[in-house]
Amino acid sequence: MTNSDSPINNENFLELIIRKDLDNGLNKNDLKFRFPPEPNGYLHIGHAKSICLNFGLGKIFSAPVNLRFDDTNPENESIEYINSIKKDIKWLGFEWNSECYASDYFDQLYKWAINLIEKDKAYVDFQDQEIISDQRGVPTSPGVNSPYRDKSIEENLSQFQKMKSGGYKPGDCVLRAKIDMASPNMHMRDPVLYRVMKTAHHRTNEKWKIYPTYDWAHGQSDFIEQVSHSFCTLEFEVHRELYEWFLQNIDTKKSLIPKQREFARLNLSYTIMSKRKLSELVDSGLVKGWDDPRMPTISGLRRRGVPPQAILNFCEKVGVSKRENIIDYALLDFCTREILNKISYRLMVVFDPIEVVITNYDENQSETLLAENNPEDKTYGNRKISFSKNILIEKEDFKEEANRKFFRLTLGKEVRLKNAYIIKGESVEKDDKGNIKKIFCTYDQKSKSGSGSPESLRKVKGTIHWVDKNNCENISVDVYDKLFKIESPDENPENDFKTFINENSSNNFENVYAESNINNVDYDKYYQFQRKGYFKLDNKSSDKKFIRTVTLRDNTKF
RNA sequence: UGGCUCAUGGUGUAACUGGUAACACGUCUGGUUUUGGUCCAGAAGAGUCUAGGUUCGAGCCCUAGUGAGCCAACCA
Repeated sequence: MTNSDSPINNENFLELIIRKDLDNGLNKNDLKFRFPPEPNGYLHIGHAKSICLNFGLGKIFSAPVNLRFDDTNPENESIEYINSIKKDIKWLGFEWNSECYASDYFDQLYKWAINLIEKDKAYVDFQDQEIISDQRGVPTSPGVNSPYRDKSIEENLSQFQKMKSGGYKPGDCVLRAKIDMASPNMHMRDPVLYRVMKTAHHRTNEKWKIYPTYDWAHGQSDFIEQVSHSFCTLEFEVHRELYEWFLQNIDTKKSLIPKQREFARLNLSYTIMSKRKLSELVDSGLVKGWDDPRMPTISGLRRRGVPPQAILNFCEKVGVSKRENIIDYALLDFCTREILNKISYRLMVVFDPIEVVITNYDENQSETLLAENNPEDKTYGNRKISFSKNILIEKEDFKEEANRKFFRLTLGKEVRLKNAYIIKGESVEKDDKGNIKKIFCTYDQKSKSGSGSPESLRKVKGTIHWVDKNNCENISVDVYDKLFKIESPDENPENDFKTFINENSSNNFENVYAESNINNVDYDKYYQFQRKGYFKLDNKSSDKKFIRTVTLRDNTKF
């Protein structure tokens, strides 16, 4: 099926599988996908890959995509996670077809389990967990059968009913499928279908005393929803045989049988992607919550100021394959900058100020200048900024003398003040220790930005940002660095990933001064502090606190 | 009695029914620029894990190695 005339169609291998199924007779209207998170943590950028993949497929093939919560283990799950997951998916811009819960299928699952017992394909095992584990053997040698494997169907039926009604304590017994204790695939060695758990479920409350395992619930949930393609990560590849065994052995009418296929999960350099480990960071207080700006969570990235489109583009560029991978964090930064450059409002902010006195500027004078809000998009309009005799610039933008590669302010040389005038360094005032306290400059009155005068058009070696000392605001900025010091903190299981945490990953700057337009900033807008980077107001803070999303690309060489 | 999967520049993906390796990030030049940003132009960097085989021709097919990942929760 080729309905595109473009010679190149770089479809990923999953799209190819779907195309092939379509060619082999699968009805296009039967296509359906799903995104199946377990509500036991917040979504991270790795989930975003899966979300983009599944919802993206939905868009490509105009097929529905369900959001299904895999809520089979009430001990780890909560409504807080459900809400955060829904919020994150919406924020990314996707809409699910129906909101489903594995727990909605508990009754059906129970009936199918009874079926299995009736067909002598499941039994209640009363052994300890350790014994069951020992009997399962190791991959290289077969396991042995449980002594409870060959009970009568009637006995199993009544025991299973007793399990359901709460007649047994957790750990007393489990329901197991009767498959093959000698299978080279460990998952086929009589896997557990149900365990006794007397924990209240966030949706079914006290109704169930037994809960299905992932394997027993997942494929059947796909089937109930009539999902055509069930895409999951590589570690579930060995579960596929079981997935298919269940689907063949439950009583189903001639409906569509879902197909499980696997792709490689996303790994990002300098961070971790395991929900368990992220959870550990949160619980131990090493980060301040799931939405800490250093976290690779969707909520962390959102708070940090990464726009949703950047995440979408990132997932697109990352691609889908079956290879182990570690994506360079620089790719995410690139995608972030690419979007932010187009949509952010520019402001001038000085992070480490030093005063410049314009000696030939009238003491009592001040004026209003015009600055572009976004040079990439004129519709963003202009803003007014004030200028006077005393201004603040970055300390690092001045050197008494410097080589030719230093495109900033030096003594005797000219530099342009962004959106204002061309100034020339004349002298400095130092304290007893030789530290520069003030810089004295002269300005060229005719060089006003945008005036079109010959003087304003003069080429100077550099442009620096500044704020009017007499009309600026003190703000607070949080600057975050990578959370880990090494590229793959959890690559070696011998080492605790926490030992690689970058303890200097969070820095606050208080001596920061911004042009007075900072008073008009918005919580849902993105900003660029010129020459400094992209910044976003912290949604968690009521006062004017900014978070640096990412720096600008920097080619400085001196 | 082990099974399954993967292997292409530094990184990530392409290369459709075999035709002589492409795109993106990163790196490095140069140009433009009132952000050392953006933008534009260009360069370096792999001969496709190894060895055989099939073929006129192999990254792609076959065989055998090698390396890596996953599987032995009543987690997902």
